[in-house]
Amino acid sequence: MNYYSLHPKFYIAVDCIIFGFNGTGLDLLLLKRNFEPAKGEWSLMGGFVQEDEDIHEAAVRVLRELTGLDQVYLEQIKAYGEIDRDPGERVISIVYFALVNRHNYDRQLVKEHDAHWIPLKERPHLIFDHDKMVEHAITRLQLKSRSEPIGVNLLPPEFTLTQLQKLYEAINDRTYDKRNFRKKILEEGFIEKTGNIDKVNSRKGAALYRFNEQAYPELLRTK
Amino acid sequence: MNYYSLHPKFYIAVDCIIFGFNGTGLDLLLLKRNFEPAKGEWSLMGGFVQEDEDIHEAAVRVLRELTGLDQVYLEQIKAYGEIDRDPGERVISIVYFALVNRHNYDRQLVKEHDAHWIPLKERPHLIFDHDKMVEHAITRLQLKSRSEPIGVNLLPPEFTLTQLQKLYEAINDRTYDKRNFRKKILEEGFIEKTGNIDKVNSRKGAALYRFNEQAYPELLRTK
DNA sequence: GATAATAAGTGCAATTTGTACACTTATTGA
DNA sequence: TCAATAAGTGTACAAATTGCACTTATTATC
Repeated sequence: MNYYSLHPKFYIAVDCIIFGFNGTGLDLLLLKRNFEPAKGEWSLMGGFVQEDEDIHEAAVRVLRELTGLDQVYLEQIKAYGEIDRDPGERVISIVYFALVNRHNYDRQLVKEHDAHWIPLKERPHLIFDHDKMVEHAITRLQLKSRSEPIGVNLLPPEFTLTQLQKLYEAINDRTYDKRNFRKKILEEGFIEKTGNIDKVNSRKGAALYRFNEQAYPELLRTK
Repeated sequence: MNYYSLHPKFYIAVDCIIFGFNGTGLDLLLLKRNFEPAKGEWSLMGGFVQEDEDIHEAAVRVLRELTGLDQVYLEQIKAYGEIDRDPGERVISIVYFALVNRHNYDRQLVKEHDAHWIPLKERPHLIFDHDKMVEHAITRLQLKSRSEPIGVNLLPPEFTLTQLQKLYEAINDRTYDKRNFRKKILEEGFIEKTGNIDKVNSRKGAALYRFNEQAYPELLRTK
């Protein structure tokens, strides 16, 4: 019997809000719960923290279990700890958001989990307090997009300025003027031309850019 | 045996970063731990979440136990969950910051806990990962001060513009031009003159202001 | 009661940043 | 060769931010 053992213990979940970009809008990777409570309803991907895991590691594992991806941008939002938030048991959930490239995840794993990419704007009602979590995540993502380069985790390695603009428009749910957007982004200096030309989306062809990792090595790190 | 019981449970602490304003700089309310591990070292005020408590309620309780205050601004920062962050046991800590008026807390309670107001800039090294928590809280407070009125919880009910400016300077660790500061704050419209004059700090006397609660009722709520 | 000391209070000009806006260009498919 | 498409580019105006210095009201002191 020590100081700690006077106190109760709790199940700790991590729930992941997984954002992807489909070229026009943001998607969420959501799944249909295949267990009680709330079986059959839509929810975020989650899992329980284990004894030998850092909570961030748990979030990485949960994300890997669903997508097969290892090097994903993951950032903690906050902990949700209302007593009855999970009707099955008292569970405190620590929520992360992930930025995932829609092109190279493991489709088989996603299928096995009965998970689906769903446009953010058409998302169904989610179980428990997951709707609140998603709203919080959107706000955080918007804030983030105003203060630091975003997109390296959501776009392919090479992308056009039009794609980048569409991403910012999707995140902030507004349009930007093309000339002003380009001026601002290029002045900031975190992307550079690759020299390659994208001919898929236009007849004229568009210059392809990449994120400048020397200037912003921290962009890629999961933290 | 159900779905949940396959998983481990954890002690959950809440740790509170308690900011006060001494007229010139920010202070932290810190205490000397009177139990092992790390007995005698400086730490944040903390406590364990109980079965019948929301985590936010737990933070409110912990703060009340130390300061006697009930209506305090409290905002969650994030959860810290490294495996060995507490050398005694695996404890996941959910961190809150509080904004407290230095004038009306319960001095007796604070004394009993061997807690002390210490200028932020002269703070000692804290136990475990508490230094990291404090740094994170300062960043959050700075961000907050740029996007919304701050100070209602840190200043007396009536205050001068000079006091408010000193508070912003303390939070953001820089100086502001007096004329520009006043223009900006008054344009924002969240404070109003009370009609009273403060004669304590100057011979000429300075107009006293209050936060306009009709316009910003949410300022006072703990959330 | 004149004077010195103190903090309060006030305005304008220059710079920087953000916003609004429309045409030309290169290429391909018809 | 012509029509259609998306890429790419500059300038003027408005708004926000920054830098800067003197006057005023009052009290304590001589």
